[in-house]
Amino acid sequence: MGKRATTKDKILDAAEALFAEHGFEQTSLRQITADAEVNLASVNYHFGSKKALIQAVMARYLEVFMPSLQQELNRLHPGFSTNDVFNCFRKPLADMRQVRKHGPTLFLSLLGFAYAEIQGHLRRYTMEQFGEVMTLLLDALHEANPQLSPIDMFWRLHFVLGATVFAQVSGPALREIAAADFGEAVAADQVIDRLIPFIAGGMDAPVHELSKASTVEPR
Amino acid sequence: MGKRATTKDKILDAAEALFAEHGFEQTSLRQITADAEVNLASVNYHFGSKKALIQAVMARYLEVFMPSLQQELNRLHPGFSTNDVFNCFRKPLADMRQVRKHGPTLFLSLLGFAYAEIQGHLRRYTMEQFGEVMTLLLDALHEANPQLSPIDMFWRLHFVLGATVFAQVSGPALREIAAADFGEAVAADQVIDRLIPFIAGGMDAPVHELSKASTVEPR
DNA sequence: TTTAAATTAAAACACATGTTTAAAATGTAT
DNA sequence: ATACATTTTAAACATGTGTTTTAATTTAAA
Repeated sequence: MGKRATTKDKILDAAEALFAEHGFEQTSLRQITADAEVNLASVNYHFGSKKALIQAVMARYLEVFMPSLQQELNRLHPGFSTNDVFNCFRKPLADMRQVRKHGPTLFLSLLGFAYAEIQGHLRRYTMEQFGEVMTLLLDALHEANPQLSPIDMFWRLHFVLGATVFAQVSGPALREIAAADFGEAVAADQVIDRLIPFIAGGMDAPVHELSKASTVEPR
Repeated sequence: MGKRATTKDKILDAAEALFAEHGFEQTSLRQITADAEVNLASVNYHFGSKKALIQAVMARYLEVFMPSLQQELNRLHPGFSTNDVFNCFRKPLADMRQVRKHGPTLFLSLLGFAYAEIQGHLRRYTMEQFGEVMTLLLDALHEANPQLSPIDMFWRLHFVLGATVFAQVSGPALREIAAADFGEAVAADQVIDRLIPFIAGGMDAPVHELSKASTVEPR
């Protein structure tokens, strides 16, 4: 089709960069079209609405990431640990670099905002997309941690999501602080290296006595 | 002063409930004044601006919570564990119930939004307020985990914050899902019971080989 | 009661947002 | 070259926001 950088792509590129840095709601169409050097109305012309643009930005990544993660999860060897499960995210995440130069960082930031934003439509959309993989993830984690009840697993998985999402959303700011305080430049990939042991450790932790189910389990 | 429910307090009460449910930016002054059954202009009359109202809402809790947490941290016995450190949050949090009936839940939600919102002024304000206690916390956690380098501690503490904040911000929605899927009503306090072992386990986890310092460590 | 201050009320202001409109420009077949 | 569809452009629209203004009202002091 286009010779070089069609309007639609210019919008997608500018939008994803701004979304990843400031979130979806905080980014206006006027900022996006200004950065993309296109007319304001072209967003509604090509995508229909801002909501649709947001979904289009997400879709570009999800279409690559989701099947890749699914494949990794299916490739797990029997007897795998919690750590092994979370390590399944490494390759799909690294592959994001092929979608875009700073793909891994951008994608995780987008994902963070997508999950954090209160907007129902995005929540529903991403949840639908993630529904399948979520089930796979839950099954794998339950197999690695058979001692955890479903409800415990439910909550811990959301704690994991929280730590992950948060680390990415406030990632740029945190990396700045870390670099200033410790004189150490920290790439986004290295944050993953620090995050995975943390969430695996949390997942493997013993459950609190008082939060155990009604079945009496002394000692 | 007032006989019963002064305008200023009606605004504060309505604002805190809406803020805790929808966040600061997503809540408009018109919603607040409608719920409080006061005139729109009274917010600016009594507080000066929306920013000032937000800070006033936060201050009501922080003034009680902060000294209480500080006291608990100072009361730690030598040889304390990571779990002990995080358990210092229990009493100050429970005390929030004296400020307001659903104080613990409201406060944690507010805190979550305060930390999550990108707005600089709130970030700065809360960080200033939390600066002292943060130092205390860092020192205590470092004493409980001497094997962690400062940079590792820095990141893990932020993962902890992420899991905590996230669990609270999306708390109401998650509790609904949990109740629907597991037929189990989950109070906010019980979420804390599930959260603390998780973050303690993550904090105590071994560090990833690749993220260790430049010292070569094969296998 | 009179007077002055504090508070409430209704309206308008200034600005930013996503969206739509209608005309101009461009591209593309016939 | 002509006719038609596609795309771009500039302007306006409709709505929601925090804030300010000005007058009415209530409260409290003299």
